[in-house]
Amino acid sequence: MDAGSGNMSFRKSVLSVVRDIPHGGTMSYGEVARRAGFPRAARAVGSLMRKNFDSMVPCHRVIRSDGRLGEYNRGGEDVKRKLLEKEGVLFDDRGRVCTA
DNA sequence: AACGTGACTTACG
DNA sequence: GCGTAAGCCACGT
Repeated sequence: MDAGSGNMSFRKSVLSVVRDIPHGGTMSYGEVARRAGFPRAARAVGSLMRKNFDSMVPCHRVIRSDGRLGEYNRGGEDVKRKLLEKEGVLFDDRGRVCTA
């Protein structure tokens, strides 16, 4: 897998993982980092997403580990939530992604 | 090469 | 459940 991060740079590996998140699915920054081969780089993943403006990368599907959405450089949490709802992602009463 | 920064995470009170 | 603190990491200066 290209996400094996063996020789893959952090950036490429992470983008690849995020790009592979299925429609209607979500993944926490930590999960993305782990899957990319950098289990402790959740924070760096966020920094990378912040700089990434590639529409091929569904960064709106990357959320916080506690179920909150986190930020979004294309309109903030509101837009982010809207996009996810549109993709069929379920939310609980507190506006967090339903993980159950 | 050192420092500051930030779309994070976990632990503690 | 919430606020604060500390840990962790890659990146631009």
